[in-house]
Amino acid sequence: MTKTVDPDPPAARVGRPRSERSRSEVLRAASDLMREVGLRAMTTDEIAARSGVGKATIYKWWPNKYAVAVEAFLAAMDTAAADPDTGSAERDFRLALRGIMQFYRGPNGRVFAQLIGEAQSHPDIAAELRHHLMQPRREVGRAIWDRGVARGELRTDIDREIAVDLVFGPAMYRLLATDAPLDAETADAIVAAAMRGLAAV
Amino acid sequence: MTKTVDPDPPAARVGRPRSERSRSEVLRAASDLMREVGLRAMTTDEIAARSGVGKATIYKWWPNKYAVAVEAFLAAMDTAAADPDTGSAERDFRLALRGIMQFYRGPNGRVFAQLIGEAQSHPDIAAELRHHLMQPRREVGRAIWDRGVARGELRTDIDREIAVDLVFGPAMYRLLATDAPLDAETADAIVAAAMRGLAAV
Amino acid sequence: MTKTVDPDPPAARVGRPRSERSRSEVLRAASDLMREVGLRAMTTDEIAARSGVGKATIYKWWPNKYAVAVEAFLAAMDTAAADPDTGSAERDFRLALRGIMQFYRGPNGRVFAQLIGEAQSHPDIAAELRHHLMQPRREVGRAIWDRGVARGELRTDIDREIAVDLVFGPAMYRLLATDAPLDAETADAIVAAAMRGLAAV
Amino acid sequence: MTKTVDPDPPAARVGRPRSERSRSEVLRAASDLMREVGLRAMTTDEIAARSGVGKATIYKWWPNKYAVAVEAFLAAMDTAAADPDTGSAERDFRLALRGIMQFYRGPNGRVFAQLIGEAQSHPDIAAELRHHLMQPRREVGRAIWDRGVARGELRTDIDREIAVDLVFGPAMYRLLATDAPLDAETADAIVAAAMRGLAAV
DNA sequence: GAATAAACGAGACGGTACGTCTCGTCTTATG
DNA sequence: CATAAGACGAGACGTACCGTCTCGTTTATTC
Repeated sequence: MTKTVDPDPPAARVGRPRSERSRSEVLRAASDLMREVGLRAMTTDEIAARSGVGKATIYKWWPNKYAVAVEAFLAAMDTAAADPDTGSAERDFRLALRGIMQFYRGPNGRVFAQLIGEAQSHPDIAAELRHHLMQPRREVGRAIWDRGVARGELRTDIDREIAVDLVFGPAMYRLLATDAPLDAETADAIVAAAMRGLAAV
Repeated sequence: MTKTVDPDPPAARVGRPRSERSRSEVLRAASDLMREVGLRAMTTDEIAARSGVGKATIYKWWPNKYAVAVEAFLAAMDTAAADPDTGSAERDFRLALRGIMQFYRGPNGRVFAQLIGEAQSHPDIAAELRHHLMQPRREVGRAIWDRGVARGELRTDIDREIAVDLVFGPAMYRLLATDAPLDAETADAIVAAAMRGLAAV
Repeated sequence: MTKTVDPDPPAARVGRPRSERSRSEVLRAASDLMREVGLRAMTTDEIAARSGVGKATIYKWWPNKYAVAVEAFLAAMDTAAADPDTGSAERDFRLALRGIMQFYRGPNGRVFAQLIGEAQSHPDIAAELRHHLMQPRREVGRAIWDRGVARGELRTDIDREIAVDLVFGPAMYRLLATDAPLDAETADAIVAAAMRGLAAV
Repeated sequence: MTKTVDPDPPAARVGRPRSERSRSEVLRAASDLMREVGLRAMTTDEIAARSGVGKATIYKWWPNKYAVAVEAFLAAMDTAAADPDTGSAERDFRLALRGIMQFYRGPNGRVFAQLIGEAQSHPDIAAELRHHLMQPRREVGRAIWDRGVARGELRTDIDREIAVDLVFGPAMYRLLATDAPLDAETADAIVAAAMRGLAAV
């Protein structure tokens, strides 16, 4: 099977084509609104009003405002998580976690937290976030882990997923459930503790 | 001054006193509804209908349905987090994390996740949860840590809060942002990894 | 006949007697409120608050706020309609209608109109008003009529009730359904027209 | 310029046009409800439920249920008051008043009374009723009067408005403030008395 | 260049939950 | 025992947002 039809590109569909301008205006308006009033307070009517796009058009291309929000959020941020690859797993983890903390701390951090929050009641949002946000991040973590194991820097008797959870979990815990700081020093301290362990000797 | 402050007890307030029955019925109805239809789909009208309490009475004592939900949730669960205190910090952490994972896995787990989710848009809910749920849990973690340090089982160069984050953070990360399992084996593996660290030797 | 049984006075009923102060305070508060905010906007709670009387006490002695309003209204106004009896039916009617118009025009006029309005949906209010307000007024009209007939000033082939309607009806018509003036000149014009008739010669 | 101003007709307004079906269903439902349960007991929710129209739509086009009621009432009745014009003012008045009495007596009579009643607390309802109900009726009365004067049947020293009040006032007085009958004989008696006057000779 | 087709903006629509308000009843402690 | 204070159940109110629909218009491909 050599990759079949591919429905869109040469399709040259009849009728008026989808307006790219509308799409981008909707996403921009949603992105702004999320930051200004928050995810919950943002209304579809306001997105429509700000973007100059009809409400029906929004509902034609997105199932609800949360889908718009997720797409707007992903488009607005640099979705590709950078993989440091400095030659040291500890240094890589440090840089990766610092990046995450910085992101959480920034203007998109609260929006992200609200999206994760909304996802607890909307399985489709949850799936979308997991696929486009969490997975890429974890993938970087896994790559760091694998390289460290290959270099003999890391234990081999620990499940890779557990290891990634240990490094990335505390940051989200702090973001969503505490008001503890999310700064670079904290990132470094978490990575240091995770690497060397809590037990004495 | 013999008479201690204590403004209320002998107050013998004038007028009809608040109905304890109404309060408990509201909380019970809310608790049931959260489990049955979820936090978002639960409506104030339905709480009123099920509890036989007037809607105005609900709004008199709680500002909105989320405040009811938080109180109902706290009342419904054994809010006092048990402190194992087995004489070993690792064993204590293991038991504590197993307890948390079991709670997350159970019927209240999803409700809790939805509450944390809602808290991202409602600062007052967030404060309530932090004060009545997160803090007691962390307090147990801190006690375990302090005892372990006193016994010489744990490192002394690690910030206590970081240590608690390392043990409890991954569980919440899994609950809210992944669909990874939340079983006892995972709890044990997380504690083991946290104690011994990720770095080789 | 020296004033008969009258069940209460010597009864020396057991328990705390009804507070006359409460009764009058309720009526005073209701009377004020009706004039200030209107009959519909007046609430039982506000009557209670202003009068310093418990709401339950109000409902103990009156079935609802409209009953309070009727009683307050009757108490506040000089309920006894004066019978002029000048020796001339036309002059009597003129004076009576002038009095009615003046009353309609005054601060109690709008309250009265609102009571009549409310009575359209509350048969008990209607009955109360008819008995204590309309009937005494009509009685004066009937007396004027009878004296005029006896004096030979008035036709004998007209039903007395019709005659009274003809003199008093236009005023209420103006009060309730038009914004035509309610002054003494109008009163005189109505009586003059009613007396002499509309037909030429 | 041949094409006269006429701003609306070819307007071809943008957006979905107002649903005529919704409007008429609301009015029909309100009309039914007023007759069935009365004006006060009729609720906006019930109008919405019966008409299959959203509550928000009702509030979009009418400020409250009374505005709906007035419009429904006017639409349901033959708003154009017929002008008899028989060639005799007395006969014209008789027919007109008979018609009014019949209307008051009928199923719409009580609704009308309740509307007038409500108007005592709602100036906008009052204005609406005056403009669309009272004025047309009075206009007929004025026309009858003018024709009678032209034909020399009626006095010329009586104010036209006073004359109309004299004929139409008693009927409303009876409807709203007494329980006296509203039949054709009464109508005839009133007109007869008004025409010939109350005074002897 | 006319016909066809789809997407578009505007905005009205049915539905539903919200939080507020008033009614008339009740449950206390007080006089 | 009547009272004042005030909490209560019931239920209507008017608002807000959701997601759908119905217009007339615009922008493309197809004949």
